[in-house]
Amino acid sequence: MEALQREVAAAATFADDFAFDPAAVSVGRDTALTGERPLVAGVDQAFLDDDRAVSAVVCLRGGEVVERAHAVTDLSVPYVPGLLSFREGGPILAAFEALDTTPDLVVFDGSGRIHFRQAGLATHLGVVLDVPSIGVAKNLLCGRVEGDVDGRPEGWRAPVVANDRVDAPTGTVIGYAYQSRQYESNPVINPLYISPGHRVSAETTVDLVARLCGGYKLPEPTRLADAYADECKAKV
DNA sequence: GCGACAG
DNA sequence: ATCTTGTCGC
Repeated sequence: MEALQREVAAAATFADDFAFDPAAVSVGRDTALTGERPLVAGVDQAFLDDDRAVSAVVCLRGGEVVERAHAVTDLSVPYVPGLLSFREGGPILAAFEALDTTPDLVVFDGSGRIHFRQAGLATHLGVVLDVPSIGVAKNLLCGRVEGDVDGRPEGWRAPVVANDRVDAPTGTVIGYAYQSRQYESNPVINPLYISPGHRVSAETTVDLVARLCGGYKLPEPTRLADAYADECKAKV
């Protein structure tokens, strides 16, 4: 599995390589750009038993839901840090097969380049589907954040650089810590750990996520996919 | 051996 | 990821 991940990393592109205009990405419904806005998909999973998962995909154009698809799949691999794509990859691909539209960008719940072998879930599936993708994680798998992470103001961002646990020259920027939401005081919200999946640079990845968070901590596509996954789970 | 560890 | 009610007010 590790060898395959190195191949995936070698096949991945951590630089911008997409046709849409990043500035046209948004979750608001108020502008007049509707037709030319890129189609952004959010993906998330919910677990039924101990060996079955429901994977959900929600496609958005601006703030409008264009399509939703899901799939219930048997799980054969346990969760092991660093090998998440082997556990959730099958279910996710099954959900994509049930999708009619073709997203311009896919947002995954988990790491992309912030991974021991630079081949996290977002990178692995981005390469397999050959679609621009980004990874949004709530926790840091590896690497080191430059600067203090606690209690940063909304909009704050800092590079996540490779350390000795990552197969990349020490200091390589593999992602960003991003404070998408923060209150004036009391509840301290943790930042998001964002990284390139495939065909998107680390810098653009953060800019895109910033455009996709409609006042919430998580990107809108992810929130909707999460809710849809729970909805499907309840119906089974 | 010790510590770290997405969902 | 998942088990779960009410409670508080950014």
